[in-house]
Amino acid sequence: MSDLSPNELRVLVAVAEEQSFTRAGARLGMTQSAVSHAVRGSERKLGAVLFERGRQGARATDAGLRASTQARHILRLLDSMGSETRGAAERTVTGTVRIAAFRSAAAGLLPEVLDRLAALHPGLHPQVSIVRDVGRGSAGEVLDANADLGITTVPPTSTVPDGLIFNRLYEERYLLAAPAKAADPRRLPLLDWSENCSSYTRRWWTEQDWLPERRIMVEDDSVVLSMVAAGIGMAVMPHLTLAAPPEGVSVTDLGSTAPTRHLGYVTTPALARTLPVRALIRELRAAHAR
Amino acid sequence: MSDLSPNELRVLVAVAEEQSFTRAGARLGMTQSAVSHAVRGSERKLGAVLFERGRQGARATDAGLRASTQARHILRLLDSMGSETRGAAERTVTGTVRIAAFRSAAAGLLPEVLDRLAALHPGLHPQVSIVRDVGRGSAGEVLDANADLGITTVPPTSTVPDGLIFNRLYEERYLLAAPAKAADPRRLPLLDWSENCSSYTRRWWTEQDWLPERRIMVEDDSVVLSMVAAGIGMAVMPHLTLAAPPEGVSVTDLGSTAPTRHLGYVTTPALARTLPVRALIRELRAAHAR
DNA sequence: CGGCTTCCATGAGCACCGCTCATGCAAGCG
DNA sequence: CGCTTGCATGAGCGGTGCTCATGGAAGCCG
Repeated sequence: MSDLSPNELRVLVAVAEEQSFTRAGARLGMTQSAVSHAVRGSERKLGAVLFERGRQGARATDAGLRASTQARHILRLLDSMGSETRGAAERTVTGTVRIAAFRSAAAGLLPEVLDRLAALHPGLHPQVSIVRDVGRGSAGEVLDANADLGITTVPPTSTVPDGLIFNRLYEERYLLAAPAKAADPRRLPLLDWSENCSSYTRRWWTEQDWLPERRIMVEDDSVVLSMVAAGIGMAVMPHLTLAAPPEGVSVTDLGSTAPTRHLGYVTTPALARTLPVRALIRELRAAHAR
Repeated sequence: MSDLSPNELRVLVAVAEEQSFTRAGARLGMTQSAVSHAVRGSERKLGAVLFERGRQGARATDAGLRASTQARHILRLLDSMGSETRGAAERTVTGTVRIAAFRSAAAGLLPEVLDRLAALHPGLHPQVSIVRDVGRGSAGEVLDANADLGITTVPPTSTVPDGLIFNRLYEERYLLAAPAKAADPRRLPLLDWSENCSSYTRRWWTEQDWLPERRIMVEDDSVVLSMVAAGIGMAVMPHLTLAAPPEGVSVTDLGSTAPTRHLGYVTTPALARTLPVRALIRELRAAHAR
């Protein structure tokens, strides 16, 4: 009987996040003493020191970090059990599903998906968080148990972190976005943004017989778009970003050799079996089919 | 407090598999009565009937089937927590960590750190990007999510951008770099470079009884170094830049009043809780201790 | 240096939870 | 009908996990 009770899990998470026994206790509505006892008990059960106690509170050790992340995962599953089982009985999908997505997916893809989802499952409450699609991206959110499903562009396949499952949704083309008024958009500077994963478009550029004269780095893809609308330059952007181009932006297909990227989702095996996540995945796939 | 205890989860799994309260109890080493109580409690907590009781035992309902599946997942995670956390120390950290550093840190400090990191965590892939330590510097890279951790010199403390955490690594002395052949290096022009944060050395200069006759601004600290080697001038440079001085450069300590700068790192609170970043920070600290 | 504050640790005491035990009840079966 | 085989239920009890009170270590500050 060496596994931790839900309360102990909650304590671990709270302490890891608050970096203090006292604050964690306050947050959970229990005394500092109870937290201390609980942590001590958890450490004994797990056989590792989970927090370094010091003058300024408690910092998670590596073991503590792992444990608290795992604890978040477990608590999430425990939390979903109620709606999950009730849903099975009543044939409804209820509860919460937390989605992490990068900005353009959230703007271009999710509204439709969430509309359908809301229509089909009134009791399901999706939560969307925006994550920059760089670094660990949305997969990191899923790994840390901050999200149930992440929308992501295809990572180098070697990089799919263990413990996650990844599936492709569809392939997405890049298009040319230029000011509608521009006579020869190719003479305009190219607007690029940091999130634009180089490998997708860079390779394509090397095969082109024209190159932009200037390149302007911009913070964000939405800024790129409004700059295009203002006539400042042109850009090669994924279809999703251009789903609803603003006034004054003309979008041109780049032909069959256009650069593409793959869109997909990540989640955990356990979450992939839950009703809300399954319903969401179904709608993500359906959205593309239409 | 509506989530199930590990014991209740075990009971659900056992009953679902044994299709009998009595046998489930026997398997778990408890009485049939306890099983009955536990199942009843679970059903109340989840708000659904999990088993159909009948003459020939208990059959899981749809809800019960789903609950017991979920329970198996959770128990598996709980079970793995022990080994997972115990092994945290020896376990290899995997993933990617993106480091932004200014040139001399990348050249003088990182090789050693990355060597150690590679030895300890073969599955961890560090990526280094060189950033000029002016303007927002490496903190900007972290802010823009282009890097997970930035090596930086101490900013004016008021300037730590919110959302970032900054920590000092160590204090670094400035040294005098002069051509080895120079009879009196103090007569040579002072080579300065734009990245050289004025405040560190300017104050020191005001306290000196000698002043350089001329001052030459150079693009970059590496250029400064090769110009010193060529006998063009002398320079006051941080220790890191002079870690491996080229032929013909003699390095002199400036004594206890030497100007210093503080080296540190910036990252975000969320990233600071991830294992790759923590492993990196640990090695950064260890590198100095040696 | 000594009081003060701010952390966490620890022991005693108590309440409640979850177990067992004993028993009840329903349904099939000779 | 008893008898068997299943689950349900209430009483009672022990251990777990909480609070309360207190202790100890470590910075901080005049």
